[in-house]
Formats: sequence, C-alpha cells, structure tokens
Amino acid sequence: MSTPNPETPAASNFVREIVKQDLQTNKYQGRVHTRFPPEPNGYLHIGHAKSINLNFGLAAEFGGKCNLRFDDTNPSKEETEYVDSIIEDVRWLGGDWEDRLFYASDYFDQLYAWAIELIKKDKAFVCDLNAQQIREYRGTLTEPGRESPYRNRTVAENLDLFERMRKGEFADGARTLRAKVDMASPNLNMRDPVMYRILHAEHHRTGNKWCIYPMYDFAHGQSDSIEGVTHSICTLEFEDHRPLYDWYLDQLGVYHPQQIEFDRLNLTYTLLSKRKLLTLVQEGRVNGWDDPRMPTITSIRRRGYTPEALTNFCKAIGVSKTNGSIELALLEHYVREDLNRRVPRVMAVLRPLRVVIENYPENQVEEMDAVNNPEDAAAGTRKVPFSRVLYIERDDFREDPPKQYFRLSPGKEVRLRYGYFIKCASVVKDEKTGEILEIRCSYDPATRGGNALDGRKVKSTIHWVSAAHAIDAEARLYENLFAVENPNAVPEGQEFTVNLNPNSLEVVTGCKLEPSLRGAAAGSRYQFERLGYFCADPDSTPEKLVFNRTLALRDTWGKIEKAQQGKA
RNA sequence: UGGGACGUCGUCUAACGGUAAGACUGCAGACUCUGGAUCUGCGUAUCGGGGUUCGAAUCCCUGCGUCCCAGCCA
Repeated sequence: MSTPNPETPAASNFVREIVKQDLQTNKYQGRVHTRFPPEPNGYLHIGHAKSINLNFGLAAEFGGKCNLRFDDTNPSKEETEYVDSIIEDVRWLGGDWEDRLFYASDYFDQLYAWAIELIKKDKAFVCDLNAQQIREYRGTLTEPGRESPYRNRTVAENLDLFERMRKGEFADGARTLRAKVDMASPNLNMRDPVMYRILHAEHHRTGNKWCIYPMYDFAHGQSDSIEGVTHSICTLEFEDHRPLYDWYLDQLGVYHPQQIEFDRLNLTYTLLSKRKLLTLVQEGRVNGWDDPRMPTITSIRRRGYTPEALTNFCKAIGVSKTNGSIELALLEHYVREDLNRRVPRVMAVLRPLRVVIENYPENQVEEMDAVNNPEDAAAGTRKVPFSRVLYIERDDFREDPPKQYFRLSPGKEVRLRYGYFIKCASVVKDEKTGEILEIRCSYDPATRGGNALDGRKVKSTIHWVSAAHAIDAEARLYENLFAVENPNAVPEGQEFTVNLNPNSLEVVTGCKLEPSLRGAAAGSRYQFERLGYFCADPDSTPEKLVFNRTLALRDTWGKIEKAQQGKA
C-alpha cells in the first residue's frame, strides 16, 4: 500500500486476528494469500479502496501475496474499458499484484471440467425450466421449494445435454446446469443453484469460444482454490453464499480457502452503488465517471485526493461486521491532514476586488519572499511580485463589517501576506448599481514583508495577487453531490436523484493567480492560502488554467458568520 | 412470519471475565504573518429484561431493533 502516516497505528480488526491465528496454528503452512476480485462492469469507488487496502494490506503486513483477479463471468455487462481503469486505480492506490493479474475467465476450461465431474457424481443436472419457472419452483423465504421435474435425469443424459449446451444447440435461457443440493434448505442459495447459463455473448477476453458461462458461485471459490488463496475476503451480503462456496469445494475435493465477510463502506452524503453511479453518468447528472464530485477512485484522484490520505482513512475506519455509515468529515480530515504537510502554498484570488495603493510608486515592483510550506522547511521560499494595483478576495472587504469581522473595511488596517500593512481609505462604486468597483488604500512602507517594526498588531492577514502579474484561471468549487446524509433514503415513489445537491458544482471564472503557477501541470496540488486545497485539472490549457477545489480549509469565520446569520 | 448477520459516545473503532479507551465531529480557550496548522480543556456510550460470577460490554436465557437473502447479476 502507499506509505501510511507513520503516526497512524495499524488498527487491529477481526480479519487480521483470524489471519494471525491461522499463522500461529500453521493452518496454511505459514502462507497468507488474498485477492481483490472486482467485476469489470464499472469504475472502482472509495468502497473498493477499503477492500483493496484490506486485502493488499494484509498480504504486505504478513509477508504474503495478493492477486488482482477480474471476476468476469458475465460477458453481457463487462468491458475492457473497466478493466483498464481498475488496473490503473488499484495501482494508484498502491496495490502490488506483481505478476499475478488473473481473470476468472482464465479458468473457464477447468470450471467446465469440474462441472462435468459434478454431473458424473450425480451432483448436477441440466434443467429445462425457464427463469420464471425456476423462480416459482424455488419457493419463498418461508416456504420450501419444489424439485425440478428434470432433476432425475440420468448422468448420461445430463452429460449429453450439457455438452450440447456448450456447443450452442440451445437458445439463451433455454436450459441451465444446476447443482443438486437441497430444495428445502432455508438458505435460498442452496436450493439447487444455477451453475451455468446459456449466453450467446462475446466475452471481452474469450471472445466467442463459449456460449455458456459459469455463475459467480460456481466460479469464485474454485478460482480462489486454483490460485491458492488462503483468506477470501468479501462483503457481508455474501455471508449467505458461504455454505455454497464450501459445498462446491467440498464436492470437488479440492484445496479449500476460507471465505470471511466484512462490512462494506458507507459514507454520509455519498452513494456507493455501481448501479446508481452508472445512472448518474448515463443521465448526465455528472460529467462522466471521473467527475470530481463522484466517489470513484478516478474522480477522487482528479479532485486532488492522495492515495496516502485514502490509505490512512481506510486504516482509521477499521474493519468489522457492523453496518454503519462513516461521516464524510472523517475522510476529509485525512485528506486535509495529508495535504497540509505536503502541498506547497500559493496565493490565488477567486473573486477579485481591485485594490489601488495610492501612496505606492506607480511603476514599482518588489519581489517579496514567501514561504512555500510552513509545515516543511525544506520546501523553501519563492518570490512574489508586489505592485501598486492588486487583487484581493471580494470576501475580504466589507464596507459595513459585521461583528467579529477582522478583515478589511473602511478605516481598518490589515496585513497583506508577505507584503505590507494597508489601510482602507475609500471605496469606489458604480454610481448606478452601487457595486464596489475598487477600493483605495494606503500602505505603510515600514511594514515591508509584513513585519511591523513598531510591534503594531493587525487583526487579520489577507492574501493578494499583483494585478499586472496575475494569471487568469477558472476554479471549480464542489459541494457534496447529495444534499442529504443518506442519499439512499428516498421519499415514496421518487428517484434517488431527488437527493442531488443542486449546488454541488460552482464554476468561478476570472480568478487571479500568482505568477509562479504558470504552466502548472495537470494533477499538481497546491494550497491556495486561506481558501483550500486545489488541484490542476486536465482541462487546463496553456491559455487558461483550471483548478479543482479538492477541499476547503477549515473555516472558523464562516462558522461564526453562519451562526450570526442564524441568530439574525 | 424462514435463514444468515449485527447492536459500545453524535459517527467509526477498541477493550477477548478485572478501572469502558482512541479518532472524527461539536463546544471552549491558547498561539499564530493563512480566522490555516498546532496545542490545551470539556462533553456524551455498553439496546431492554433476567440470570451465572467476588466481578459482565464480554458468558447464558429472553425480548427489541437494524441489515442481507426469493437474478439464468456479482
């Protein structure tokens, strides 16, 4: 995994305890072998990061191995596009599968042979019931199912029919191969589950070689077995499948890994369902799978989150079997923690307000020294040009300041970061609209660099950019994609999209950046001082930089102001 | 109403028969050339009821609540 925060202790969890115990009892001859088994039918999201961290993390911690295996048993949903993105994402998160990149489809021949073996053992049969009929025969949660009328075919007949299924003699859905387990089992998965279905579809890897494809249950455990997996870790909803996982392996008499289930990740204000995320993409609610508002790994990367932050987050949330929901704030905490100590600071003005310093010489430019990262002395300093006309944040000036507002207002003095102390003398407004066009200030030459030799204090330090030297940019500011804590809670008869936050994206143009940002490479991360963490977007061009706001800084004033407005 | 699983601060996780701990959030304060960062302090929890035990979050019984399962999806 990516290097975790050294201060973050590797939290224990029940899966880790099982692995430790198995090591102690030498259950697998000292081996630890896990796997991450995504289905290539969508993009990976932050929930998968938890699983990746668990599986690869366990292998790394105990000197074991972790495979990357695509669970590609359903050709109708799976695509190479997804395979490629998944490989990229797992790698970005730090997962190292070495040379062990596998596909369930690698095992189709072996799986087919095993199916024949089960037929010969009279443990499987070809069933002519259609989907609807199978459902009816299955019974319900409270009533047992009935046996298929085709259950007692002879081994020879089954062998023949299965062979003809494989040869393509039958239409999709016409027949299935089913396991003979127990139609009266209280566990629906054991009521003669389908092993193979007929699907005349091109597979992304095996092409048209097959027209029958194994079901997940008949493929997963055996794939684990073939790969020598010791601990097959999956999510809670597969708990009911474990008896079947075990049954197939036992009937086949092959090496038997153990399946362990843990709770999938839930995050507040976030949806982690592939189906619903697909809907958002298809309906154009977001701008694709990598829209920075999405919880996909590719989006998170584009937005500026780091793999290290994700790893620390995954370590912190732990692994259990409790179904709960992690507060988004926790994720954001780990992102800020990581970005704070590694990312260079820079000055940028999102919504510019022109400031003219009346007593500053017309054509003078001074190069001010600015610290790149106060958390990292090795990051050094840079020069920032200062001149008579600057931009400051509109929000940093109030003509009529509310209580506790420390920033610039008429007659008040503030410090320009690394610049000078300035005092607001007057306000220039548009006569018609009343809009503030610019403010006129005076500076104190004795405060160069922001230091007052006389020990004078100001209540506030604000950021600025020299107008003549500024670079134009666009900033994309994000809020939660969903307006409610639990986007899955949908009012009767409505779509989950009603929970979408209409303000999740705000595009701000005309932003002014300090010149050191010129040519910033896509993916490079910065802290725009006092505003937040930003990441250069691939949409950037040499003419116009585009930045995504990864996350805002903690905003104490914003809180105070909100509270004040709440009272008023 | 069948089966499987799970209930510990607001949230997540720990405590493995022996003082209920940590992180996040929240609130208050200190410090600060980012109202950032950092530091300090405060607060709130064992689902209910019975039992076993010197002692129970932990073991037993019982009730309640939540989640998952009736795809030829994974």
